[in-house]
Amino acid sequence: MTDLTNIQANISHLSPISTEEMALFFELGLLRKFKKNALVLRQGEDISPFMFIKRGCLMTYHEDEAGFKHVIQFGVAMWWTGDLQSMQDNTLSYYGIKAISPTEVYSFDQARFETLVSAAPGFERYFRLLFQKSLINHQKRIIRNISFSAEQRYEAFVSTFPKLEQLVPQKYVASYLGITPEFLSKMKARFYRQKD
Amino acid sequence: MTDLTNIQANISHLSPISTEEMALFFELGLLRKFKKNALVLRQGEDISPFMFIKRGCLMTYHEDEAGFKHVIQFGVAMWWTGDLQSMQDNTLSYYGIKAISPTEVYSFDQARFETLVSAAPGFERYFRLLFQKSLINHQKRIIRNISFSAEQRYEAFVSTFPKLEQLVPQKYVASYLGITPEFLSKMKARFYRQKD
DNA sequence: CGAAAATTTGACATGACTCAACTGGAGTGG
DNA sequence: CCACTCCAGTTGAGTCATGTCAAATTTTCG
Repeated sequence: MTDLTNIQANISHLSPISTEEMALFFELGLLRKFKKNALVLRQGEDISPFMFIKRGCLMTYHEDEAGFKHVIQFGVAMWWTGDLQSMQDNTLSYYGIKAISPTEVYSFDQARFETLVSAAPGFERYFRLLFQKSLINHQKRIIRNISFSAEQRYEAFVSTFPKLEQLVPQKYVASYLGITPEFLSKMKARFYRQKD
Repeated sequence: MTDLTNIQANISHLSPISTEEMALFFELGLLRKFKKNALVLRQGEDISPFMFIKRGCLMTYHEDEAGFKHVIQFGVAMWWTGDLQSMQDNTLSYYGIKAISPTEVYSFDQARFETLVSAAPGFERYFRLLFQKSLINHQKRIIRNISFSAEQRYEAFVSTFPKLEQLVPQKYVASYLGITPEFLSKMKARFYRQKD
C-alpha cells in the first residue's frame, strides 16, 4: 500500500490529484513486469505505450540504419518513458526500450492515456507540467551537447545520476553522452589516474 | 481580422479552442513589437514571459561564463518561445532572446499564463500537446547531436528550416549546430564546390 | 568451467577547433 | 558620395579532441 501512496504523493507534487483520479490511474494502467535485459518495446512495433516506472530502470534507444544504437534516455522509478510520438499517433515506434534491471511499470496505450487525461483534469495538468519540465531538461542537455567537451558531459552525467553510473553498462553511458565506448574508457582511466 | 482567425485555427489544430477561450487569449496576451536586432529578453532578467510569435523571428540563446553565446532555438511565426523554467518559477532567466527580424508577439507572464490554463481547459490541453510535440522534436535533435557529423546536422537543419538559412546570420546557425563559424564556412565552401 | 560480451589499451587517422590574416559589405559622418 | 570603421564571413596552417581498428584482458552468465 505504501507504494501506491508514494506514487500518488509523487504525482501530486506537480498537480493535485484526487483519490478518484488516482483510482482511475491504477484502473487504466496495466502493471507489467520485466526481467533484467528484457526487451520492453521493440523498435518498429506498431503499438507503443507510455509507461510509469514503479521500480527498476529502463533504457530508451534508437537504432540507425548502420545498426548503431543511440541511447536517448535512462528511466528510473517514478519517471515516465515511452515513445510519445508513436503513442500519440499510433505510428510504428521509433525507439526500442530495454530493461536494465528488473522493472515494473504501469503501462498506458494511446486509448487509455487519452481516457486518463480527458476524464481527469488533474492528470491533464500534470502531464502539461511534466512535459514542460522535461522540455527544460532536454534544452539543458542540448546546450551541454553543443558546448561541453566529452569530459564535461561525463562529469555532468555522473553528478546528475550518481547511481546510474554503477547500474548501467558503460557502452550505454557512452552512447548517451555521444562518444565511443573506447573513448569513455580512456577518459575514466585518465580521470582516476589524476586522483592518486 | 484574418490574422486572429489564423491564430485560432493554428491553435485549434492541436486542441479545439472555443471562441470564449480565444477571447481570453487575446485579453491576457500582451501584444509587443520589436525592431530587428532588438533585445526581447535579457539573460538574468527577473521577469520572463512566454511568447506566441505572431510575425517575425526570434532567437533564444544562453551565454556562458566565458561569454560564448549558444543558440538553442529559432522561433518563427505561430511558434512559442521563452524561458519556460524562469516563467514557471519566477527565477532569473537563463536565456536571452533577440529579434532576428521585425517581430510581434503575444506575451504572457507567469500570472497570465496560469490564468489562461486554469480558466481555459482547452488551453491546458493545448499546452500539454504542444510540449509533448516539442519534447519529441528535442529528442530527435539530441539524437542528431550525438550521432550525426557536423555536415549531416547542417543538412538536416537546412532541409528542416529552408527559409531560416537566408534570414539568420551564419554564426548563429553555427552555434545552433554546435560548431564554430569558421568550420561552418569551410563546410559550405566544400559543399558548393562539389556541386559544380 | 567455458563462451560470449564488455572493457581496456595502444597506434594511428581525422574531424573539428584555434588563431591570425585577409576580404567584403553595411553603416556613419564629413 | 567618398573614406572610414566595424562586423560577418572566408581562408590557411597548425593543433587537439575524439574516432577507428585491432589486440589483450576482464567480466558476465549459462
